[in-house]
Amino acid sequence: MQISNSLQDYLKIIFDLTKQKKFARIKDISKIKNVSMPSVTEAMRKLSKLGLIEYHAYEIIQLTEKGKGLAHYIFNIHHFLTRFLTDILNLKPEKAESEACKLEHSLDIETLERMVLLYQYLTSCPKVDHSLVKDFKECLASCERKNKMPDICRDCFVKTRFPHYVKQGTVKHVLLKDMKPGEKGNIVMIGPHLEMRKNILKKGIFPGNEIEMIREDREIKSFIVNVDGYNTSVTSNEACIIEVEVGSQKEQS
Amino acid sequence: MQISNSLQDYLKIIFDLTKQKKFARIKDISKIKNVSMPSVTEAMRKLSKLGLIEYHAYEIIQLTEKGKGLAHYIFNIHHFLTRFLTDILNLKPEKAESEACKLEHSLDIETLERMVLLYQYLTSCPKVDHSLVKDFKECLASCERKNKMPDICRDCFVKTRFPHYVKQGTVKHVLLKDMKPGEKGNIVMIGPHLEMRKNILKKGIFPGNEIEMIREDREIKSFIVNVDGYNTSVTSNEACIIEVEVGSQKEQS
DNA sequence: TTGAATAATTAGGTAAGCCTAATTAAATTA
DNA sequence: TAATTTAATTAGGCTTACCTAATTATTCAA
Repeated sequence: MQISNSLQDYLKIIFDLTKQKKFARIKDISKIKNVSMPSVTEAMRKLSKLGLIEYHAYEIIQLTEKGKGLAHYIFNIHHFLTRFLTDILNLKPEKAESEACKLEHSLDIETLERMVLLYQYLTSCPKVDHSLVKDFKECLASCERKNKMPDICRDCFVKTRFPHYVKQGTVKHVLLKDMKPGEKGNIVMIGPHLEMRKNILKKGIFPGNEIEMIREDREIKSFIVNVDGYNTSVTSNEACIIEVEVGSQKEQS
Repeated sequence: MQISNSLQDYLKIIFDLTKQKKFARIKDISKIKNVSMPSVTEAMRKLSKLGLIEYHAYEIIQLTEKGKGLAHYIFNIHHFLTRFLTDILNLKPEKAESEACKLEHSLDIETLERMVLLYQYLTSCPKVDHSLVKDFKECLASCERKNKMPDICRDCFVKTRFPHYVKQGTVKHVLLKDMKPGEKGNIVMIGPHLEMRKNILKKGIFPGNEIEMIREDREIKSFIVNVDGYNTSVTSNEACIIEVEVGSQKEQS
């Protein structure tokens, strides 16, 4: 059954309401979804036509068996995604809730299936070092608290600060700030400092991008760089937490 | 700048086209986005009004500096998400591509930021056992190839098959098939068998859900269970790969 | 049991994002 | 350079999902 995102939301809200109160009313739905009552009425008629709810004008709203099945499915996807976002990515509950709302409509069952496996893998698999997820979450939490690079991650990052740290033969990792004009490479990591990370991402700089150092502009304390064909600037501080993999296979113009 | 998903898509397509051909035409955009040419014309007028592209009737389309910046950002989010979906979740490239398209519009910068950190953590952090992601991917790939539980995961799963495997004092893990009517618990893991996993998820059964065994129906070789208040059925085979955490804190009615 | 308050619906409108059919502009080629 | 083909635009429509203002049901309380 293919129904629009909006109708899915209505169904989910009705499911939630009927669990608590045994029935749903137009007014409550309107309040929760933050739309006007006429909008709800209209949506109810559509859901009723689709055989998902039992609804007649001025009467209370209840799910049909078919509606219950679909709502249950949608609700549980939402529930799982919320768990993933809080348990793995350590988002705050309200934030996770709203992000899950947006995600639940777009994900294919196949992707979802893999996310479930990843979730289980990280939280349950006996092979996975349990400190892994704990460390990762602690890192995120720490970023947030102190708004600077957390101790727990400094170890990881420090390893990349040896400019000649060799990974496999000819590939070396350097910090963006140490790159010479014309030097190119692929971004492998952006340090965990929360605010700086956000700002770097907002400039369209992600791990995996190809980056070329154009020049340093000391006036504005920034580096001018070219990221996948687009010029942008990075502050000197930001350039200290961007790690680039400079390989010998790339020609350095 | 807040623009609609559809306009973001147009911008991304123009960015991509201008990288290859130095300009974009209505016809090409229409073909890529799979919409009619008049729809493209209309969208171009909107983008032009927003100052994101340089466009006059019958002329070629080019991004303004402002448009380039935004397109670059959108494009790189897409690029990163594709990498996450292929490198971590091991989706096929085409699938990852199309899923990234859907995801890129819904994710908040904060969630994205954490996904980037998780990606880096799993692929680069020296603390993370490198075999972890490799194993996880191998597991996924193996599921797909043989469509049965892969050897690499059987070890994990087997541990849960000891019905009295005790985790922390009073909590024990059992398989759904071994639960008695009236017994309740929380789903902690669904075995890796690909097709069965998908079918279980489609029934709205996810890790984290509360599940209660109602009864076994030998006629249809299924178990009737209640998942978070909703009754559904699970085949005997499926019940063999659903692991439930049965705690003493839950009363068993 | 009848008013007042609350809840729900009609009626009529808007915006985004599509569409088809018809027309016009630009490019190509004979 | 005129005819033909290709590309782009107008014009007019549709659907979804909203909205406000006005009206009608229902419920509650005096």
